[in-house]
Amino acid sequence: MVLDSSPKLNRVFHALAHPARRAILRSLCDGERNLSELASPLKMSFPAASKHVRVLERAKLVRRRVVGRTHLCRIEGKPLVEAEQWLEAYRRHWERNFLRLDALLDQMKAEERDQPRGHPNR
Amino acid sequence: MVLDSSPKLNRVFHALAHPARRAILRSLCDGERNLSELASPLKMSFPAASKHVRVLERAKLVRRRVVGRTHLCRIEGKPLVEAEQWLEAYRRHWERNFLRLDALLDQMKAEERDQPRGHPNR
DNA sequence: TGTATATTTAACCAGATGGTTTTAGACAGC
DNA sequence: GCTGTCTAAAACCATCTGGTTAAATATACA
Repeated sequence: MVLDSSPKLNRVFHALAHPARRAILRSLCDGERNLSELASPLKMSFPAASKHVRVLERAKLVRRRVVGRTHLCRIEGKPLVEAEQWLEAYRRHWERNFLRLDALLDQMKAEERDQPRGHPNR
Repeated sequence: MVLDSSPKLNRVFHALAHPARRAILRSLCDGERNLSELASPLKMSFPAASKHVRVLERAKLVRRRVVGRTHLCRIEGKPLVEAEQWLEAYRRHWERNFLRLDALLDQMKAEERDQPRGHPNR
């Protein structure tokens, strides 16, 4: 199981937790965009949008390339894939243990049926 | 593409962004736990841990069942699966468009080779 | 050189977050 | 009924978040 206290995961999930940042990623799915292009559909001031891009950069979800006076951003897939894999591993672990729990419950019920009064704790 | 402004996603990703909350989910992977059991390994006060559980509840990642004076929590898989599917859809969209972009670049290079000076804008 | 454009930085603000300690409430068991 | 245990609620605090406006910086262009 992946280390839970990973600052990388903190930053990635935090970055994904804001709709404006997800919208920015959505734009970047269609290719490189500069900050103005990213900010214009966002119903907030330019500096606010710029801050959101920074959050995405800190999470390594976006990489910036300065060309003259424009800052071109592109999506960086790796952390997205890592987050997905973390979630998948998590779900698998959880499902596996819930299957085990179901099996245990079945077994306990069977034992209860065969030899009653054997009171199980937990 | 899933609606980006979904408050559900906001809550789920925000819940996943804190290591203590991921640790709580990790504990719950092994089955039901009460609040004391969840709080004890967390190196913080009980009320702090209790607040984290509430955040997980608001994100529907955890469901609580009150039995006498103990509150039993269990993991709720659906939002986790939904977040995973959102990430997967996202990645697919992004990969698909980057493939398109690659193809477009190849095409542009070919045209540039065949009829030079046809300067394409974006 | 002067002007317009793209972006950052600074200063500020309200509200959320994450933690604490203390107090209170509900229930189990003697 | 008393006592101990599990949990919630309140009050408080520092810091972070997400937004604003205004000023500064850097670059393109005429």
